[in-house]
Amino acid sequence: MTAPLHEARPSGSGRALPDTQQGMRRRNLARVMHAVSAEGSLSRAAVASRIGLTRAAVSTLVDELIRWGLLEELGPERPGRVGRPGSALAVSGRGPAGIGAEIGVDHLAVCAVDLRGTVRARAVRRGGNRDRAPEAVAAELGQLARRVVAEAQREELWPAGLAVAVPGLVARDGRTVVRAPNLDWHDTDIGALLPGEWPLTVDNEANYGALAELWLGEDTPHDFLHVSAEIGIGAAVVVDGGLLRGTRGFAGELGHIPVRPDGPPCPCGGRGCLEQYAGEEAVLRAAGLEPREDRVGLLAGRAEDGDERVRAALRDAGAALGIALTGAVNLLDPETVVLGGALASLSPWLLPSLEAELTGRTAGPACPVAVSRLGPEGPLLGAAHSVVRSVLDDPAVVTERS
Amino acid sequence: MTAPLHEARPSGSGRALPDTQQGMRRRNLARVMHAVSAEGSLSRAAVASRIGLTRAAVSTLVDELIRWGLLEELGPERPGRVGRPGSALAVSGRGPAGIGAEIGVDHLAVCAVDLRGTVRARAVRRGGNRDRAPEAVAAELGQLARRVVAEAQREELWPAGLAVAVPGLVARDGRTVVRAPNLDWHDTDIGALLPGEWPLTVDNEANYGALAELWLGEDTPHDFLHVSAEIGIGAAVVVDGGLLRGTRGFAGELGHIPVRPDGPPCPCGGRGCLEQYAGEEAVLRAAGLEPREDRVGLLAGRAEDGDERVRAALRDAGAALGIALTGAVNLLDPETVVLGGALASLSPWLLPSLEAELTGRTAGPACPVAVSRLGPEGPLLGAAHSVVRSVLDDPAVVTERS
DNA sequence: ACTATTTCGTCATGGCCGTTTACAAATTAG
DNA sequence: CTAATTTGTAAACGGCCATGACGAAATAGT
Repeated sequence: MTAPLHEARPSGSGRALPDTQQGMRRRNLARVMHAVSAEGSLSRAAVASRIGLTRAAVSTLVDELIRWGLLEELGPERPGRVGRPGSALAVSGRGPAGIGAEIGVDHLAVCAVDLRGTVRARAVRRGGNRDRAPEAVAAELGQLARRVVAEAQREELWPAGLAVAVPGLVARDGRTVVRAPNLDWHDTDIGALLPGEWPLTVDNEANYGALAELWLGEDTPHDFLHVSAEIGIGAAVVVDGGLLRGTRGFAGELGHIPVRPDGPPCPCGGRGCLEQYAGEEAVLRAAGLEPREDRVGLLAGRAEDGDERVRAALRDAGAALGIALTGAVNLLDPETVVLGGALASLSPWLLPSLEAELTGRTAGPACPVAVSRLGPEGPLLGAAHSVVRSVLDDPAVVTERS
Repeated sequence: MTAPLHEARPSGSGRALPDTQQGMRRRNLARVMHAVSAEGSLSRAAVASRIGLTRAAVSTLVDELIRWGLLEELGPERPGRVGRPGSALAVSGRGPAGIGAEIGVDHLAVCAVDLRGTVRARAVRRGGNRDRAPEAVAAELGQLARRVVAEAQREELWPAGLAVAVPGLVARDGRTVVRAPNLDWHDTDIGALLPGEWPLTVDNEANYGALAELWLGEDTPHDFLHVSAEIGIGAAVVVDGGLLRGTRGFAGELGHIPVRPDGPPCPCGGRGCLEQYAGEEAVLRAAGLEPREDRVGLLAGRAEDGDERVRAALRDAGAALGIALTGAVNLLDPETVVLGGALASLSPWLLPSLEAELTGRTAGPACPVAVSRLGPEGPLLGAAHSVVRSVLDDPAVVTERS
């Protein structure tokens, strides 16, 4: 007989429901929603066997979810097997929607995603936000959000919450931007500046990017490290299907891992941080290029054209990334490392040196490195889906909100 | 209104009970045990208000736990407040016990801990295990364990499980020692060689040390990094009160974080790994000492005596540790770093340079570094307590086992 | 000393919820 | 066309926690 190992014990996505009969009911409602959502379409009997309840119990749960408008009956399944065919259930395409928003350095974006995961409305505004006052940015984002919500409402959707991705460190309260160097924001309670009509969450864009990868990626494992870069280098650590946030919410600060302890000084106070080698500024400088609008596109274009100086800069950046990731992989033992954001676009020139360092420094098989296929949409989609997940995680909330 | 952030979602310490009335009951039994265990002594009413159930419900739960011999009634509390005094409940000092064992490089140890957390029996055998066959070591450990169990049984305790700490990497199956360099074991199914009478778990000594710190330390937070060293340097990552294990169970390999990417080659394949600067062998070499029996005591003694070469070696090791920990802290944002095992004994000479690196490389307040007060007993106690916790986590198991 | 108040533990009742059992409906296999 | 299989529902059942009431045991106030 083998006893279980003690494991990390997260507190449940969403809040922890009390262990009373009502809480049990709510959790089982959630399990039904998750089961149907994961398969797209499922009969009551299939749900029952999947979540370990009886068909009778699932029937009453499904009845309730249909009454709330969260599930719909699609009609009888085409039978391939013996026996009476089941009646297909699917998550409703109307009702609650997740509103995702992104504050980027060069743009604002908002989208609405229904419970099925389909994007139903979106709006984008190009234009730099560097050094703009948070109030102005928030006001503009609020306008965009209201426009998207109005569009969604025309399709019988109502906003279940607003999730905002920002390029910076967010406190664990989910409202305060502690530091966003690229926007020059410090300790900004962005939550107070945004529309208050809907439940609000603010989080780091790297975290939302990782969640998008987790939920939308095809073969994304439950444990991985998601690395992205806009100007700084951020990472998100996903453990057992959930984000590792750290005590203050600052986990994943890959950019300031020491790569060469005696290297050039970094604004953070350290020396030889990863950002000094693989940060956007450092790479542009090494490549002999001036910062301008589309910096990533510029780098990719020049590298594509065979500019040897640019390629060398990216090669060096990849090597530095590889060294930092070796440390991270040793510490976390993730199933894969995923490169997202700008790193995904530049991966053809980063990967060789990155992987060389990583495999060269690892005994046994090295941790595989994958490139995100979600592209720059990741954080926005992750934000919107995080709201959708919160509804799937506790469907009963729709009875409390209108 | 603020919505919750998405968080790491561990699957519950112990197994996840199904969401049915029986599962609910079992979870509530566990919550009662944990409440009483945490306070030492508690009335039914106090338990009720603490875990959010009614007094009536708690009464029936307590009745059952008393019937099983897991709780006992201590009699009326001395009243300080108005109202009828409650009847004090305490965890039973008889019944199930956790058997912890440790395979060290230079010793074997076994102990029995009752549900209250008191060590009730122990046995130690000194003598090196380097390069001994796993079969011989396991046989000897089995004898020791049987002796301890016999002694415990004389005090009306019965073994609820055996947890074994080993100085090496353990696979997630909780039985196989993948690599234990100090013992020269490779892919050894130690579970098959140990007594099979009790539920068995095998884990890394660093992990058990961290759990001991978590459960027995006084102000230990829920999120911390526990660093220990015997010959290699291991760390355990505790997130939200649970261990982060990694995909293969290899998380926490601090020893092979690159400190100086162009440094001396390491057997792992890398260059400049932490172990090359702060590993026991490296430190002894830098200190100009020969490896012998009590290596840590030797170092501490010489440093105490003012041997400048030894002090310099420890200073350099501390600095290397500081660099590696800077990376780890940036990645994980723990509440504290705890130095355990040999590092605790050597901390007076390691800490200054370690903290200098750590604070010097951190913007804002640096992560505090604490020293474990559990000493070399940590892993053994952690192992035994892990079995105790498994009973507290699901008290109903006692009805299944005799 | 006596009463009012507070708190504790228990009991009876009730409601909620998943299970069990049974059955009709709808399909395939032979 | 019958037997076997599977689905969904309904009714009875049992487990579990909440509610409300009550006696017991302490304090506070007069």
